[in-house]
Amino acid sequence: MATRFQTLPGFRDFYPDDCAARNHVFETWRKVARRYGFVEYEGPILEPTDLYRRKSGAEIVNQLFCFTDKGERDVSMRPELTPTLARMAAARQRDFRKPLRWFSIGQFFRYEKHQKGRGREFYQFNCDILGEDSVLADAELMALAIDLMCELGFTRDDFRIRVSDRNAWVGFATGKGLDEAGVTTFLQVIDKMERTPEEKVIEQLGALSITLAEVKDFVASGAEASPSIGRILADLAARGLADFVEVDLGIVRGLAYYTGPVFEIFDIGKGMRAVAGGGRYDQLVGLIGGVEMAACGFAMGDMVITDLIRETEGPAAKLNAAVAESGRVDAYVVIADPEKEAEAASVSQRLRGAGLRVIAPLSPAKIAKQFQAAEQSGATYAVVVGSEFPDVTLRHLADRSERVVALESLVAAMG
RNA sequence: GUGGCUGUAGCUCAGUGGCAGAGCCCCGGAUUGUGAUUCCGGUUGUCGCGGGUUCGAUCCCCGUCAGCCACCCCA
Repeated sequence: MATRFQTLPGFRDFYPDDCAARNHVFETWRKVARRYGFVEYEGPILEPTDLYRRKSGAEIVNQLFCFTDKGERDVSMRPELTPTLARMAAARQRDFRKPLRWFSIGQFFRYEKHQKGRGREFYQFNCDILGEDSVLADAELMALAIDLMCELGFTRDDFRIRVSDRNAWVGFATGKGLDEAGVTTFLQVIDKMERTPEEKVIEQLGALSITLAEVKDFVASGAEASPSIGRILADLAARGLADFVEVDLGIVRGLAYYTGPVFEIFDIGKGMRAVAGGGRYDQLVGLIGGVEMAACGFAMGDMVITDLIRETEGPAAKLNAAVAESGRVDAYVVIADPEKEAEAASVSQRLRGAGLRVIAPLSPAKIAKQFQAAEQSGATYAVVVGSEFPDVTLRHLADRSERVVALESLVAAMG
């Protein structure tokens, strides 16, 4: 017996319906990004492992699909796009007017255990503004992210974008006398605070000479804690998007490289992982590419958002409609007389030349079978090619009405 | 890396210490220029894999692999 092959753990097959669903998400990402004047770019799927070490530290290697290539190079399947973007932007920064508005849709790989909303291979939408200091760039990205969700069919009842500001916390921590290392430790405590037992949090904060009450008071101060958040809220309100936003200083995002406002999108009521996340990272382009460049961006993966779409009525209906449309055909050519095979072929090509989607049988079959196949293909029309040629019979499959039309007027008759 | 649950037909799943099951799907057929429904017929399984207990294991035990879920982590 032949060995049965399976996908590797955490990897996925996309059968046509899954692929159509994926493309629906991709097309929405692309459409909304274009609406904001963003242009699409792409980088290599394989990069030197050092690129990721530089950004994230040596431990990152545990989470990478990495190997030594035949030229003895230490390489990795990309786990994210930001380092590549930083490299690209720095390398040719003089070629582009600032700010850059770039987006990308690509496949990424992380050597992790597969679970809901997370695999070893996934697609991610990345959207970044580079070379712009203004906090309005952060707000622009948040607006774009909200629009993405709305375009997918979500409403204000389905999700929130939670906004925070790392600088507010840095200010808080330095105000308490912490040094740089202390601030980093402190931010990690805040990041995990929600899912850490309270005694443990008190203990961890105590080690930094900070009380839980002080932290809670600060979180409660909300937008007042950060002028940037205030401007972002005002801007989003002006865009009519205020209902989608809430300030949540508990959002810190674990990564050390964020330098300003940060945000995440969460569903309401389903308790899934964050759907999207991002923030400002003004030091990273310099770190990677040696060119100082302000930057902010966010990413959205395909797995959580697709789960959420399928579990939410409106977006699910939209997705299903897109899937149905992707598989729809306009006509099925029925070859009623085997002698008319050549004529049927010319009819098919004529229709395709007019931009219609057409299927014709590839091997002889009884008429009944052909109509059954036509029905199952979801075709709107059956075009019967037989003894009446060069006229053909045009049958509307749904209402079963039919009429004989001349070849020349066939396309018009199908309009 | 840690823990819990699961593993039987292509899919969804029943089932029993003693011959392996249903529904769906798929394929073929029901007087050869028209489809739903219906009717008839058909294909498929080393019961995830390896070992142990037993006269006998798909069932009980151990291991292993895979999947799902949670933790860790989450760029």
